[in-house]
Amino acid sequence: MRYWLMKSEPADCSIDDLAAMPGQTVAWYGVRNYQARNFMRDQMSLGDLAFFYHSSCPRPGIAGIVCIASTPYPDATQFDPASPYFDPKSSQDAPRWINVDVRLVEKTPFVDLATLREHDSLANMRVLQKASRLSITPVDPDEWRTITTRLMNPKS
DNA sequence: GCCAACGTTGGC
DNA sequence: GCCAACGTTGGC
Repeated sequence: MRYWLMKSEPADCSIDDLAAMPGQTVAWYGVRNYQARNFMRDQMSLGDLAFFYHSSCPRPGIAGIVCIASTPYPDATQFDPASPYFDPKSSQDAPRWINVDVRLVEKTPFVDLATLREHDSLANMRVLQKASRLSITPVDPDEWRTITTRLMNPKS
């Protein structure tokens, strides 16, 4: 059981968009980075939990918690010439890109980037590093605990 | 819109 | 296999 942080542009798919999906589940398509792909392919397990992070938007931050709801399978968009994620070098026989399904667990109190930065114990988080572009990153269990118990608790 | 970081591409 | 050029990400 591992913890993750997964970035999504809310203009593309926000936490509310996810909540409105059938089964509150969505395929995490469009990953075109080998490191992020390998996390999905090699290290994610069914039931792993992930922070759903809004990136490239006026207020970046963690908007909710999702769980990994499928094993990896080929990303359909790589075969679709009409998709921005089309990859002409990929083939049905040897798909280059895969995705997992992700299901909403809960929409949480929003934890913005500035708040994450205020906590020394989170300083090593990948998403806080300068120009961190990786769209899927592992989250340390201690970091997970700090965020869920201290930053998402409305009473704290 | 700027710009730093960094992954990818392609010529050699 | 090196490395310069290029493209993309993403916070500000």
